[in-house]
Amino acid sequence: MFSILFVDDEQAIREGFAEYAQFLGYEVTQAADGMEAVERCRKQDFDVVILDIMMPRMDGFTACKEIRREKDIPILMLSARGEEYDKLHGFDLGIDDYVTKPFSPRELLARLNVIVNRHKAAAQGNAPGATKNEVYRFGGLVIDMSARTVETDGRRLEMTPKEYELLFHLVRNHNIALSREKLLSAVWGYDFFGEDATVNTHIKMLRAHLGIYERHIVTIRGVGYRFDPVLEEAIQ
Amino acid sequence: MFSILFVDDEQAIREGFAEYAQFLGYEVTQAADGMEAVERCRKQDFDVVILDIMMPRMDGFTACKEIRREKDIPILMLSARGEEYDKLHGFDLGIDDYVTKPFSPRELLARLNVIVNRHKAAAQGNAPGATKNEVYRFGGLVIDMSARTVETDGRRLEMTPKEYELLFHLVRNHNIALSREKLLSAVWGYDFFGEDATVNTHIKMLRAHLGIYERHIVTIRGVGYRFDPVLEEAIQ
DNA sequence: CTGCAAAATGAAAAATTCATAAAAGGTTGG
DNA sequence: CCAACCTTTTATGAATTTTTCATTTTGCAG
Repeated sequence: MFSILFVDDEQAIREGFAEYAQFLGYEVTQAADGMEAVERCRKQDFDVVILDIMMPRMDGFTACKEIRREKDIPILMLSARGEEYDKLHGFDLGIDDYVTKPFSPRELLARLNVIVNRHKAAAQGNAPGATKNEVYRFGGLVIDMSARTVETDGRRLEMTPKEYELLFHLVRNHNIALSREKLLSAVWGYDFFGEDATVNTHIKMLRAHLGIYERHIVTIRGVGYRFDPVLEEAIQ
Repeated sequence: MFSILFVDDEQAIREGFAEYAQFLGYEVTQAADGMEAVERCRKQDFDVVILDIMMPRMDGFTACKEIRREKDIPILMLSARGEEYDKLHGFDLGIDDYVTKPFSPRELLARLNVIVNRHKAAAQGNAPGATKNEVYRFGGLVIDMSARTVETDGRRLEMTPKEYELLFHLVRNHNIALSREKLLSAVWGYDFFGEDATVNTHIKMLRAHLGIYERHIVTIRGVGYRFDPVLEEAIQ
């Protein structure tokens, strides 16, 4: 059991989660915006902080930076859509985990347990640092998720946020066929009701950027796309 | 697309949501109170149930408990703003999410998508988001359902969507004879009104692709087809 | 062995899918 | 406020896939 600071501007969400977590024996403190969160953190040591991104007065990113400047507390971000998730990586705030809304209280608690324990272990000097270095190499194609860079044969590629996110998601799930629908909800967010054709267009631009490495992105007719680490030609 | 049971005593709210969701292709059934909801659930399998809390005859919590006792369906609760959230110990009843009134149909649908997909993933024993790696091997024939690839002796086969689906369904039900009718409704969908001969043609093309491994697909005269993991010749 | 029904085959017509191009809508930073 | 850029939608055509159907072949019962 540990203490949690839950920061969200929607009272209903705070109450709902607090009720559930308290019932299970966790100690939950609430705050309605980033400003209040920072103040509460100054007064008390929590084991973990849950920060919503969109909040009045002070947003989650700023609050995260502020809290981190003063204390070493694991932080979990709540984000509603892919675009915000996208920013999480861009800011390099060293957040420990994120959960997209709507979340199941059960799942959120499970993740909290993981990051709190990890943090405690790290404090004892046992475990490695918080930010995992996610680098993939496929021949001359190097994809560094944490640095948020993509290189082809040593040349840095300039890509748009959506293209990065799309590529990252394909690469994280390499060798798995992803439907356009799945890609939309994973990269664009659960509440995006756009056309499947949107994916087509972004895939097209992504391929254009990747040059000869575009062949890693395989079209699966009737379904969507898949990232193949190994090129077909190389096999035969 | 999935089927939704929307339970609320206010007809205007039901109609409003139903119209919006149906326009987008969702199948929406309505019920005016908890009692009716429970009855409808007994008659039909819905993919998700939306329950208002305050209703005549039987309130949302009781209905939730009742439905949950009989079936494993994800449930989303509706609560009016200002209504007691401590009542939302509903999480103990295992509700999957809740939304406060007034809600945006768009957001509600987005959340429904999340909990329905989460539930389906859980039913398949997968972690949410993660895709189970379903790989079958029959000698030199390797079928990877998650990558959506088929290999014969290390060589990847190019197949059409229907051929993949047909093969996957036969393999998932290996050793079981499947009638053309069953194959049609499983692979083509329950609402497909085509000829049985359609199956013949696709089986033919599938066999052509499989080469020597075509012998895994056995014709059962007067019935349909069956996938045999072990070849007859190998036994004798 | 024969006849019949079922299944396989081949091929053409119909339907769908996806890449491409281009336009329209939004955002952001100066 | 404008301009540049990013995102999304829409339109189109080529290529592929699916379906249907006529014909041939096969398997089986009598």
